[in-house]
Amino acid sequence: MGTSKTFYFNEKQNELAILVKALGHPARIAILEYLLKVNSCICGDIVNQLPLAQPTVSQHLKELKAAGLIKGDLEGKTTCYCINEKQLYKLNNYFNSVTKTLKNKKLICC
Amino acid sequence: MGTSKTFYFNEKQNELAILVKALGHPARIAILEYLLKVNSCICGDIVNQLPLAQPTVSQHLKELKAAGLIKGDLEGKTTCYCINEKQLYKLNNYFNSVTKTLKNKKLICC
DNA sequence: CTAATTAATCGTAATATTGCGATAAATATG
DNA sequence: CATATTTATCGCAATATTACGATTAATTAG
Repeated sequence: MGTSKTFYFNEKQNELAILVKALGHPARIAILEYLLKVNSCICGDIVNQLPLAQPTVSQHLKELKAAGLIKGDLEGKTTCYCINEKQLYKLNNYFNSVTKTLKNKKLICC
Repeated sequence: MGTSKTFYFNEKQNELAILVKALGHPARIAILEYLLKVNSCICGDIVNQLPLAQPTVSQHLKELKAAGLIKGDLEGKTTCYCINEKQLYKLNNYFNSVTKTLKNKKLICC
């Protein structure tokens, strides 16, 4: 196996899982935070910010892009990366609704 | 390989990645949502809510527990599960701060 | 005690992920 | 055009994940 049985879960759960999974690695969190720290797109210079080899960083960027968390466009010699705000708001909305539900329902046991 | 180079990233990034990764699977999101839907601990009855075999569900529960997202205590014949609110607030706080940063910084390009 | 119920663990197969060296592709510079 | 620069891709090895049948462990019911 090794393959998730996505067909058994609903669309929202699968979509969210893809989004969440894409951030489930310290390198990809570090990339997100770097893009967040700098006030613009980054054209090049991402590899040097991470303690990983260039092909590895490239792969992490690809995964973030596949999940829609970042955008990346070829810009001459370099590639221009930036955050895709929409997806991050989607994540934020989800956890907002989760915690809202938690606040409304006082747990009975535990 | 297959092992993340966690020692290269900071503590917060690693902790967050563990938390996020634990939710990066539709089955574990489904478990979270089920626990959220029911207004109490669930003693038993989680396996029947999921389209997966019992050992598989048990394994997912173990992972959620390891990440601290849920609590589980043996309660006689069954195991009693519930959400660990603290960790979900932690996740929520993170994405709140991310989107807050996004709002403050208007991206220049893209 | 015996049988039934429930959940955890073991073992294993299939697949995915992580990481990187080597290489390729694309553009910029001299 | 030749060379340098930058990023993507290929190919591979090591490890992790996912899933489940079989089994075990623990408790409950009869």
